[in-house]
Amino acid sequence: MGETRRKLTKATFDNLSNEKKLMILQTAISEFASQGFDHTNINIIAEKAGISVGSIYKYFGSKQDLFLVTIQQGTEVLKTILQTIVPSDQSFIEKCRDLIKAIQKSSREQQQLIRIYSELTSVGNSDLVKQLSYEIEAISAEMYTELVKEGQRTGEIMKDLDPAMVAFLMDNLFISLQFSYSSEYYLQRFKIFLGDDIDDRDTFVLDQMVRFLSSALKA
Amino acid sequence: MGETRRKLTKATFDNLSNEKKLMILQTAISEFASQGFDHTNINIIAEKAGISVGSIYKYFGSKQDLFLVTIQQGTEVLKTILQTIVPSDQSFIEKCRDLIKAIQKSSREQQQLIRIYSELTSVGNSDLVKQLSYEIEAISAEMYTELVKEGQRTGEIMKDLDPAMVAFLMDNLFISLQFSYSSEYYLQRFKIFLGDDIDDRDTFVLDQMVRFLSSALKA
Amino acid sequence: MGETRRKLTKATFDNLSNEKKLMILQTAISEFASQGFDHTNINIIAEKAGISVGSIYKYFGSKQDLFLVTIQQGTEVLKTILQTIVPSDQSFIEKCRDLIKAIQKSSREQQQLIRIYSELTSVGNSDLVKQLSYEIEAISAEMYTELVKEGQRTGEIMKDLDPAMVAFLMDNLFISLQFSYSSEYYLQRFKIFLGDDIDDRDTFVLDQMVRFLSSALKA
Amino acid sequence: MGETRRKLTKATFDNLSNEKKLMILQTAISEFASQGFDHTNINIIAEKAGISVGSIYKYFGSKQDLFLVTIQQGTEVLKTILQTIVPSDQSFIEKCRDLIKAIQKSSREQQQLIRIYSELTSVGNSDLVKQLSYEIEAISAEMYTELVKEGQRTGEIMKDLDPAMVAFLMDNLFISLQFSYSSEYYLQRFKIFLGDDIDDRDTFVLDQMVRFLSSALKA
DNA sequence: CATGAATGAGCTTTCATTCAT
DNA sequence: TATGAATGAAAGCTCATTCAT
Repeated sequence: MGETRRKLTKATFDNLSNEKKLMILQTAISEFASQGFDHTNINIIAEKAGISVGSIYKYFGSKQDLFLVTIQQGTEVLKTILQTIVPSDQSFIEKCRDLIKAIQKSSREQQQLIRIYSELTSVGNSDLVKQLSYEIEAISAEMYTELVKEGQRTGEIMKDLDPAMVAFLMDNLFISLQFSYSSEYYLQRFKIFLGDDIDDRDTFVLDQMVRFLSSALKA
Repeated sequence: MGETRRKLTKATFDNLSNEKKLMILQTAISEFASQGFDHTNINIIAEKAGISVGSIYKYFGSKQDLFLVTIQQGTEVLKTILQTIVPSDQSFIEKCRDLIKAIQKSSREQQQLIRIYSELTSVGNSDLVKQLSYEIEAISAEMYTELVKEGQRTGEIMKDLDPAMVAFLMDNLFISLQFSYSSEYYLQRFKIFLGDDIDDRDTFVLDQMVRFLSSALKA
Repeated sequence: MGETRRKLTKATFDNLSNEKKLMILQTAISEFASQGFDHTNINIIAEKAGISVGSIYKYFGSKQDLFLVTIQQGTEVLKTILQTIVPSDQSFIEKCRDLIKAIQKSSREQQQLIRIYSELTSVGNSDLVKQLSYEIEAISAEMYTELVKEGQRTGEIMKDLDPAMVAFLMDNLFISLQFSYSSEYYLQRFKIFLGDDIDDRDTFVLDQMVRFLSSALKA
Repeated sequence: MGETRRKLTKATFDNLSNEKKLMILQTAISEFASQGFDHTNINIIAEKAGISVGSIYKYFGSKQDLFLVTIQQGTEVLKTILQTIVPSDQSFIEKCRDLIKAIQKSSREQQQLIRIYSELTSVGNSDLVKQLSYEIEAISAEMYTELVKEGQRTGEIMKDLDPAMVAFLMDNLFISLQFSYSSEYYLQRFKIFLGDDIDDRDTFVLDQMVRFLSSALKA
């Protein structure tokens, strides 16, 4: 809240054409997502992005900084989704349905961004990482909690459940789902529980989750 | 059932005194958990465990093998917990309560094992990793699904929910909780949702989760 | 003819100053020749050549690649000698005399290159090694065979000897001589047969070999 | 001659049963021949020979000593062949024919021993190696030189050729042939000169070599 | 500003040899 | 005498980062 944070990109990067900025970030995302943080090679990112290593270090302070910038991209996507769905004037349970649908869609489309997100832990425990993760999680925390409170006001959700706790459990379910759609490991796990044909069972998963949530929370 | 798997430890390791075996595994677990797979240095494990590098390679085929052995340790712990709680003759919701309690307890005690577990994804996609992860997940998948089916038979759980799907959602909640108690990152996230004083709020978390589950599933 | 082969040097090496290129190759040749392939240490080559290990790997793909480049150097020397002598318009036997002289001279001057050549066999049986050795031997095979055929046309050489076989036997004699001048082991063997004072008996060796060949082949 | 030499085998080895001795030497020969000196692993020799590493070091002073013993084995084989053929009462050229035949036969049968022989150079330049190589070469040097002298006495060989030099050239041809039949590299070279179907052209090679030699030396 | 060559610390794995049992 | 577990030095190769051009 109000803390300032070392800028992750240098001025030189901000001045770049959007096209170039995008090219660099896309390449970085793709590499970090497919190789993981440790196995990603800055020299290769430079090469694939069509710029020099020297330039990378003119634009970003370090490999870690570049990585953190790609994470920020992910946050933007997430924020956009939430801001579209949450403030609408549907019922709580309708919003849940839309959120799950959005996760199913975006997880597949933005697989790489989500994979990167799960790389966050391997980057070590710098304050910067903490700060960044704070921002990422704070968005969902706030919005979901607000959503639940509203649901309690409108009588859709039991009043004896703690709104923050419900928000937390909801987010746990959503994040797990997200991973299941984008990480190799979690996909495998998904299949172990539910069988090999999940790809064409989006509707089944959606319905079951909505039913589960609706039953769990209904006043 | 009958799947064979390359042995991860060589005979020379099996012949070691339990004391020595434990020393080596503890050291390895501790290093892998704190540094992650890539940043763990075999030479340092050897040094800290008081043996030579050469010996490590007499005991385990490779760094990855040693890592996988530490994972197996984690599986054993998990299996033990599940096998204690699931077959008991309590009600479904009582079993859930016990499971959550066990997670709260073991997550704190075995923090490192759980951190290692979340390293599994970064080790790449060797068939071995897949095989191993299969075994890890298959235990929970089977037991939870069975638990739900039984709950449906006894009338504790709604019959129109898919047992496998419920098991999956339960496991998602449990795993997320586990991470929250053992990973720096997830602990931070936990606090963002619920505030800084969770450590002394185990009972609150337990109650809320049980209430959430019980409400979600009640027939 | 049109066979392509993986380039052994990277562009970064080709761009180096001749002075630097030479320095690196000389160092490598010297190390490989004196230590053999397996006992040659890339770190030491780098140090002696006054560059970093990293650079070696920017210039050459691997230790083996660097080794093969040094072999190619040897081939060039050989090719140059053959191309100077074989196409001349002397008699067959005069050419033999010149070849032997050239071997006596170059073997002493290029001792290291020849020692490296005899290391070829120990590098294992990669296709690359096979390909490279093919090129090395093919030069002599072709030129000598052609030389013999010409000698048969001009009536200098018996027509009932197979030209390829004669070329092979000649090359055997030449190679053996070459080794005798450059390898410690073969020098010792030379002395066992002919006594310790060979160094000042070049003319004797030359005369005897020419006489042997001329008698063996004369029509 | 009369120099004593550090014994390569310890008394403990000499006391072993012939069966066991043979087993160990065969294994060592096979490994050294297929892997080369540097890539041969003493621990693997022990394992394949069915004894312990500790024992190997009770029998032989070092890896190098064991290697040198295997070389001695090769010398024995060679000595036996020479002693069968040279003292016979055939003509010089008949003996040459028999020698070449013997090389063709033994090279194929004793491939491994001959491959080991060409590993001698990589073992470094200890006095021991020199001494050993001396013994190996001295046998051929003496016998061939004597053979030539006798040929000159009987009038089969030109008197103006130096007997030691002729012996040397003959040995060069024989050794080259030997390599061609047993080393991958030299076999390839052989084929480059003479085409792919050498295996069934033993008679051709034999005839051509005899003709070459007989013509080269005839009085 | 951009470039990309240069750096060198760092890490996994091997294997000849020893020595306690 | 036989064993085989233990040792630890040694080496090929990678890659984040720098800096001269």
